[in-house]
Amino acid sequence: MFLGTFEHTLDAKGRLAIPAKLRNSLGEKAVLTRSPDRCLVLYPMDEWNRLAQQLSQLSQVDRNARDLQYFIFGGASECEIDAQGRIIVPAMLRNYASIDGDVVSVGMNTHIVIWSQAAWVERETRVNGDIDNIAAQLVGLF
Amino acid sequence: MFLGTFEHTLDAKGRLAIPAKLRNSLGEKAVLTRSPDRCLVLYPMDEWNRLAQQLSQLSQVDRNARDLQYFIFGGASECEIDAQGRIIVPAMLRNYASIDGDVVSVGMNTHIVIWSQAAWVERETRVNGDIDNIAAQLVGLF
DNA sequence: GGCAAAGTGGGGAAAAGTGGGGAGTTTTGT
DNA sequence: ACAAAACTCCCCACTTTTCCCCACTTTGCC
Repeated sequence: MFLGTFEHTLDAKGRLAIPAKLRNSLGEKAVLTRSPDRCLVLYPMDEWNRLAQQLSQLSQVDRNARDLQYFIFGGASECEIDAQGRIIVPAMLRNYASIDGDVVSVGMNTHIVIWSQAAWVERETRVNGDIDNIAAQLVGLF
Repeated sequence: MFLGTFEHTLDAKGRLAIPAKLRNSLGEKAVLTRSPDRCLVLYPMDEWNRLAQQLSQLSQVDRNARDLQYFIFGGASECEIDAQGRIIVPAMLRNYASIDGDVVSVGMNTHIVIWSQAAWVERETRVNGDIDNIAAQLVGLF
């Protein structure tokens, strides 16, 4: 169960410390890959296996399916959490998500999402103006 | 079953004592998150699990659904009740609900709602003059 | 009044976050 | 082919934050 929003930093060596509260639900290994909205996603192994299996089952004939597989599998990196609780973010993924320095990690229950600080702030301001929309959707859940 | 309204304080370390009468129905753990109306909500674990499961089932492709998940999951914090019956309210949530010092906790049957004193008073004065009108709108529900 | 429970406050130990050195390996360029 | 540069990985060290424990005050109840 991943919960909460955390601001921290990626150091000059491309290392990213996973906040302790998110780390607890993560094993020793995890998979980091791209998300369509220009951020990164970190899956624990069991969740990743489920996702990978679903992706593999898509029709190989469908071009969109293949493109999606390239996107997810091709952008993925298996990460080990080191003794300090950090993972290494490959340069290609740092580049994709425009991450350099300040980072925001968000627990999303089943997985972790990683944004560059700048992109996150931009997203926040967009959503905050629309909080009534969120409230309306919440109502629908009950 | 959470009932009643309680005024108390949040100390300088961000700790909030849950009133004993609300604490009884709460286990050792609970989840605190945001509400769209600028206050906080504290769910006991069984109630939270129900909400979290519904939220996770929403389509990941729908942007509104993702915004809602960011709002709820990203704003959530798993709280353990310490030996003094207190929880820690993360700075980000204190900030969101404008809480510093005086607090009002309200039992809402299935969950607990936490307001800053100032926002609560404002709400009270707004609603009190209009309670007949609000009740009238609910006639169809009962 | 006296006792017990609840609410409030603070100090110190432990953990988390951050940064950097250096050995070993791979890549790059001449 | 060889040297230089870049990248990994494994340590260690320092600062900040968090957590746990203890103590005092206040409230409610017998």
